[in-house]
Amino acid sequence: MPRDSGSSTTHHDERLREILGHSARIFAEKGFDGASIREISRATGMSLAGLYYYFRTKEELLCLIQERCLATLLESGRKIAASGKTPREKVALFVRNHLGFFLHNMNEMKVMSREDTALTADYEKRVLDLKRLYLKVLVDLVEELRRHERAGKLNARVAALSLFGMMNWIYAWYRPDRDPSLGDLIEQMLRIFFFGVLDRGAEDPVAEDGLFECFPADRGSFALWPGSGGPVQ
Amino acid sequence: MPRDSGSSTTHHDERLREILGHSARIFAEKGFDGASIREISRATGMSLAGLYYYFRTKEELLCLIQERCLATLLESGRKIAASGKTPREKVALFVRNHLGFFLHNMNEMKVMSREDTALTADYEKRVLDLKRLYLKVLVDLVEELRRHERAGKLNARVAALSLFGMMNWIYAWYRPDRDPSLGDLIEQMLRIFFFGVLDRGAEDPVAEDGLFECFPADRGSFALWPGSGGPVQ
DNA sequence: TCAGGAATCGAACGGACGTTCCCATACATA
DNA sequence: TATGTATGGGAACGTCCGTTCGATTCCTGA
Repeated sequence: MPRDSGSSTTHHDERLREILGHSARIFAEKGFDGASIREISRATGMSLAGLYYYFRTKEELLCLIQERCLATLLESGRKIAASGKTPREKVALFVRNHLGFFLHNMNEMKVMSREDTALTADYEKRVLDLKRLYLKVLVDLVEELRRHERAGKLNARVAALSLFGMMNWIYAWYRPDRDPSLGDLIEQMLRIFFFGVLDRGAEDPVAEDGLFECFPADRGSFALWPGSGGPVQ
Repeated sequence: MPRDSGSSTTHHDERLREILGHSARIFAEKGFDGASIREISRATGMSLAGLYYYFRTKEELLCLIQERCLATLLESGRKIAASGKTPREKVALFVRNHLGFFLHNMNEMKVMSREDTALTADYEKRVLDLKRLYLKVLVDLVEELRRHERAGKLNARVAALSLFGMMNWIYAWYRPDRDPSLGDLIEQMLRIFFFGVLDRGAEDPVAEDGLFECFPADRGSFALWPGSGGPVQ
């Protein structure tokens, strides 16, 4: 059979996606080191040896989860940066995209936020490079914003990383039943980042528009992401 | 010998503090599950069995590290809340205190930020209660700020947790050799939280004063903390 | 000087872990 | 129907882990 022929690759890819989804959930619950392959085996209904047909080591499994998240985020972030909008709108879109993705892929993003030292050597480098590129997109956007709006002395790196801190910390506290809806949460964080908590509402909030639709009524896919809200593609 | 008599207790406490310091560093490097008691044994120069004279289980060791941090932070946070200052000043002091403590006890605070699910049962409850109390101090301060400054519609819980996110994320990126000094970093985060990145410098920054001195020239103790900048007391 | 608790140690136990070996099946193609 | 590749499993290997046991040394108070 020709390598990479249609149906076989599809089956393989789909199975791998299942495995990555279960793994992300278990890594999120117990941490990378605390989770065991045997647990993933139980969750997926596959044998230990069967799992190892889809990845070489536990570390590669973690790397795959992180890489797929970051690739998706990087691609959508770059699309936003390349759009013809104002800097303020672009930063707002970046935040909406990152947070929307985060909250729809909480397990994977929790793993990404927490397990930042679990990878070594080549795996570490691959993920780190993607992280650096993704960070650079936001830093450049903030720098652009600073020039465009003549905002005061502002270290774009510190501002961007503070914003990432706000957003990536969410996994540690967000509970849908007691906290504001996903959309409200995003807009509140945007407001804090742009105007601070002492804002008295003098400025207009940053308008949302339809181009990068955030949360369609059917709670389906986010316009910038492939797939349909399941585990990361 | 009478229990708890002076020199013996001192020796015991000091030894425990050493162990906690090494443990925090190793937990911060490898994560709680990734670190082994044998590694702590190597770092401290003590035998495995010798270590277990100072704690009952590895989990208790983690609990001790976290409890001591939180107890110190909670106490200083409450002192700030009870001071007669304006809400804005109190929030600024809280941030300076938290960040200053964080950056002077990076290992312990990294462990606290990351290992939020490693504890179970009683240990979990003890730490969680302290965390809730500490969070409540900041939420109340933000709520007070909102009333006092008539800031717009603001969810104090979301604002407080966004602020914690900014601050607690630092361990993931701060490198003293490339990033702003500790003092500058704190003031930038304060500015973002109060006025946002679009601030054009119209408002005065929140004045620092000497009562809760942050970073004395000798880099010695932080006024609100006991001890002298070593591992958490 | 000596009793007795405080502090520490070497060695081991039982278990869980990541990974691998070798074999069985499914299935598309010739 | 034959056959090779993709896909999966049972059982084990060697290692490292947290923890404990029994014994020893240290040190202080009487």
